[in-house]
Formats: sequence, C-alpha cells, structure tokens
Amino acid sequence: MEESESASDKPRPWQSYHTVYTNAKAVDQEKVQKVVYEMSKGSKYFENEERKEAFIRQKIEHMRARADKLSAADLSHYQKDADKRILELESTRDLSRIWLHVDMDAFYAAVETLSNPSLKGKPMAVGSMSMISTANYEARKFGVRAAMPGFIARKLCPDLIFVPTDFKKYTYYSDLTRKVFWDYDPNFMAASLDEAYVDITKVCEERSITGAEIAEELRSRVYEETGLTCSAGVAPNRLLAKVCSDINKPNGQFVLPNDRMAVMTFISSLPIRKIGGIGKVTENILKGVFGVSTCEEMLQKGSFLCALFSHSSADFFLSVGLGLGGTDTPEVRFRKSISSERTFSATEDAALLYQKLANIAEMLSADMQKEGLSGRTLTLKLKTASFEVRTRAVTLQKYISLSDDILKHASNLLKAELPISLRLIGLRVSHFNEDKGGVPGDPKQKTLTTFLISGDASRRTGDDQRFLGSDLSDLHFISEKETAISLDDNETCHHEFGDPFERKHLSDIDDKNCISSINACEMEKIDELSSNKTAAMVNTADVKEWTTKSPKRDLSRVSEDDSSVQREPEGSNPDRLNKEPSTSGNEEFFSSNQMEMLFWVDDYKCSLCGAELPSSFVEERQEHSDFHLAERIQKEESGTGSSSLIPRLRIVPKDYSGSQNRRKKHKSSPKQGMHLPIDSFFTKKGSRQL
DNA sequence: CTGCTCTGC
DNA sequence: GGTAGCAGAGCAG
Repeated sequence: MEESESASDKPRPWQSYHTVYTNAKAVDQEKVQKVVYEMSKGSKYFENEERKEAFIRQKIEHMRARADKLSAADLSHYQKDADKRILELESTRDLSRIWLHVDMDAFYAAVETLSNPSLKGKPMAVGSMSMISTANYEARKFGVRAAMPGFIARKLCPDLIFVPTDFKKYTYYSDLTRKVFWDYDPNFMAASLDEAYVDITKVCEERSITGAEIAEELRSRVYEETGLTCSAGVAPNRLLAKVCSDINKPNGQFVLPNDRMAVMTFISSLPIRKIGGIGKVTENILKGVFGVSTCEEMLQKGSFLCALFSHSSADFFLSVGLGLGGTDTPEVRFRKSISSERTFSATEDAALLYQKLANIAEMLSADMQKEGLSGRTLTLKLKTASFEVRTRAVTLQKYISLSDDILKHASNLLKAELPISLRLIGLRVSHFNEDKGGVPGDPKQKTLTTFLISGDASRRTGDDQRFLGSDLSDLHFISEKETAISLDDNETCHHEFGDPFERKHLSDIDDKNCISSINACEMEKIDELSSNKTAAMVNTADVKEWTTKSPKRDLSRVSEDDSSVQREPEGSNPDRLNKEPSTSGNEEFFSSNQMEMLFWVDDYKCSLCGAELPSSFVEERQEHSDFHLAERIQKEESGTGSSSLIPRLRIVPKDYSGSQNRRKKHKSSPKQGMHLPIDSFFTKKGSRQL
C-alpha cells in the first residue's frame, strides 16, 4: 500500500512475499519469486502469512520504538553490560576441539536416485503435491526447494518428477553413514537422518593428520559405503562447523582453522542468516530493528541487544558475534516430548474431527509404546482452516501412554474448542516418566546405565529401524557390531541433537502484548460463547462410537468456509438458553455436590452435560450414564483435572472427560443405532437445528 | 511449575 | 485445488 514513490514503474508485489523457500539460487530468481507469489496469492495460507508478517512488522516497530527511547545513560549502562558479557563469553572460548559437520547432499533425493538410476540427471523432488521434502540439484535450478508445496514446484518446473518419501530407505542409508561417523567418533551427534557432528579431535591427534584430511577421508568412505556424496565443514565448534559444511556444498568441504583470528575474520562478514538458530524471523528482527546483517554487527550493537532481549537471547547473539559455539559432547539427552500430527482437508464436522483425533491418539500411543514412554502432559495442537495455530495442554497426575487415555484427555481439550473448522490436529506428550531432570552433570557412565536399565529394553533392536521423521527415535543408535553392554568407556552412545548451540532466543521481544494479543483474546471470547452447545454435545458421546462413522453430507461443505462467521451467530444465539432450562440448575448442582445425578431433561437431554439422546436409545443412554460415572471417578484420580481451559462450560463439569475405557466392551451393540443419534447430537447440522 | 508460543529444519 | 511433521526452548502468569 504505502511504499512506492520513485520506483522505476509498476509495483512488484511478489518481491515482498518471502517464504522460507524463496530465497534460493535459482537461475531466474525473479521469476521464481513471481511464480510463488502468483500461486500463493489469495489463498488462506497466503492470508495467514500476511497476518504473520504484519505481526512481525509490528514487533519490529515496537522494538524499534523501545530502542529509540533508550537514553544515553541507558545505552552506556547496557554498553557496559554488553562489554562485560562479551568478556565473559570470550573467556569460554575453546579452540582445542576439532568438529566436523557432515551434511549429506540432497539426501532423500540422492537415495531415491540410487534406487532408481533412471532419475539421474532429471529434475526430481521427494515429496508430494502438497509438500516437498527435498529436491535434487537439477530441480533446484528451477527454484524448487525443500518445504515448497509440490504444486508450486510443478509450476516452476513442469517436468519435475515426484517421488514419494520412503523413510525406511533413508534410515537405512542414514545408518550406513553413521557407521562411518562412528569410526571417527563413537559419540558423534546425529542431528537428523542426514546430518551429524563428529568430534575428530582425537583422530586427528592419534593419526597426526589435519582436519581437512579426515574430512576428505570420511567423505570418501561415506561415498564408498553408500554411493552418496556429502559435504563437510571443519571448525573449532559445532556452530561454525555447520556453517562451513554449507560453503562448498555439494560434495565439498571447508575448513576453518582453530585460530581466533581466523574465526573472527570468518565470522565478521558472515550473514547472520547462515547461523543455525537464526531464521527468517530472527533475521528480520535483527535487521529491521538494529540494522544487523552480519555477525560482526552483533557485537557492535551489543548494547541494544542487551537492552532489548532477554539475557539468554542476548548471550546467544553476542556469542554468535564472537564465533563461539558448542565444543563439548553433551551427556546423553533423552527425548523430551513425542508428538504426532496430521493435516487433512479442513472440516468442522465434530464427529470427523474426533475421528481424526482418535487416529492421532493411536499413532502417538503406538510410537510411545515402541519407545516405552509415558508422560503426563498432553498437548493438543490445532490448525484452523485459516491456518491459525493453537495449542492446548493438560498436565495430569498420572503418566499415560495408552491410546484410550490419550484420547480421553485429548477429547476434553478438543471439545472445548468446538465448534471449529480444522485442517490439522496434533497431539504431543511430554513430561516423561523417566526424565528425572536432565541427568545433572553426572558421569556418562551412569547415564548410559540408566538408559539401558530404563525403558530402553523396548528400544528398537539393531536395525529394525523405520521411524518416520523423528530422528530422535535414534537417540541411542547402537551399531550392530557393538553390544549394548560394552559401553563401559562411554562408547556406543550416539545422540541426536538438534542444536549446535542453544537456539530459540527470541520469544520475548513483544513485551506486553501487541495488539494482536488483544485480538486473540477477543477471539477467545467468541469461541467461548459459541462453543457451549456443541461442546456440551460432544461430551456426551464417546469418541469411539462417534468416529465409527459419520453420515456427513454436503452440509459440511456449505459451511466449511469460514467457521467464525457461522460460529458467532450460533454461539450468541439466545435460543441456546431457552434450550437449556436446566442449565443453571445443574451448575449449582455441580458446585455443591459431586454426586451429580443424571436424568434426562424433557426426556432427551442429559442433565449433566446437555447431550441429547432420545429415549429409544436405551443402550446408548446406559453408556452415557456410565460415562459420567467414570468421569467422576476419574476426576478424583486425576485430581488436577483443571484442564487449563476456560471455565467456559458451566453446564459441564470442568474436567468432564470422555472416558471410553470400557467402550470397547459393548461395542457389540447395534451400530445401526449409532449413526442416527450421533448425527442428532449435532444440532448444528442436525435437522432439528432450531 | 505449567501452558503456550515461537522458531527452525 | 492445493502449503508437512516434528521437536526444543523461552517466557508469562
């Protein structure tokens, strides 16, 4: 809107649309940019991107204002602070280690080409029409990139060949590479299937050869073993090694000597975006607020950084300016959370949503079983049809891992959000049973023992690896040759490790809420109002039943679009009150007496939760009442039931839960009957829609 | 401590 | 037509 004066001529809106994948070195940068823009423009996704960008701009604006307000005195104060911290950080500099970062070249694509040589030389991408994981170099010339949706990629490169992802294959090759890494450093840190950090200090010493030589050797060995090429970076710490491995990619390497001057020179002109942990947003902020684009400038703006960022964030930025990074091999870390999420075509059909939820719960549970995990914090993640992401969590008193348990609590979280139109549902479990605080500075020995004794029995054996995506599942990769027991001298311990150094340093920034927070609140209110009815209904049913089938028709389609539009009138519908004559009564009932009694208002509505169940559904009613009973029992055992959530539904007990533990049992009941009532639960869609 | 958002690959 | 899945960390309350 604004902008533009000067400007040679016409506006070029695409230039301002930056995605993670648009900044690439394609042959025709401009064209790529334009295609991406054209393909995206007008979509819900695009709109959401715009919202996010607007928010970031706001953030920047705000920070800039704060920066401007700093007085000379403030600045001098923060300058001292910065100087002090820089000194402290400098004192931690360790140039005694030699780290090598290996990064496989276009890994997935390369593996696919290996198993199908006819792909060689042709532009190809691994992924689907909706998302690409990796593209080979031929495709990259066209601007095709990882994280780019396939349909855009195809536009950029009409001849692009799509190959579906096959993690089993990638894991297999990944393991081959890891065996090589292991030879150089039995404690190497796998960062993902295709990246690893290898501490080659010892090998260099023992064989008295240079890091460069080791890198050459390691790379050619990887090639021998797998037929795949990789790139390597050698540097005194992991952060720098990672940057270095990118310099001569593909199939190349770069060595940064263990020399302070060399490091400082290297870092000085380095764009901050190259640093692991500094992504699009951080880059924008640093540049927009402080005019920092290179690492060197981090130090120059030290006082501002200290003034406007949290301690940890500022420290990270300053350490980047100094070219510092992790040099130790951290003790074994256990995974901290496990999650599963799926995207689907947006729907607001509650029964359908519950079905998705149940699927996710099962997948997650299965993953947890595999690793013998159980946790007590459950987080529900939602992405609305408009791409807004929300999370809702509960922390229980018990550790859970069974699908039913997960689903039970997850459905509670979800129901509070209804009605809502979603395109993604995810579940995450954290707060694991065995994560007895991250093993504070204890000998690795012990850690490993602990790890072996504990759940690891169920760990995958040797090589039965599959594990989509999550590399963390390889947490304790053990070479087949090695018996797990032989770990006395802390061998066989490979841990996946995402960060070369700490990252995530700027969640703060927006001190007190920017405007959007307010909006968020407002939205919440609306949700709250509107959720009552459906939520109440949802409670009724047992998820499993619902999900068995949902005779949905095109009704959903009609309203699919903008749930909020629909939602609102419905939520505020005064009729609602009329419909629930017993509401206030129940409320009292609950607060005063835990021994609620269930009865059917007007002979069809549950007095406890408002669920509607005609009298002819005898069995369902019985079940429903069992449900409430179980729920009450459960409430006691999981004390804190307080699902963090809104006191919204007074009609419904706070920790109302969709227990379905025993659901299975009477599954035998006539499914016939199930469909109809289920449908009628949803006044929204049901015919009796007042 | 908990819940939620942010960030990145 | 259409934009993933997963995880760790910081921070407000």
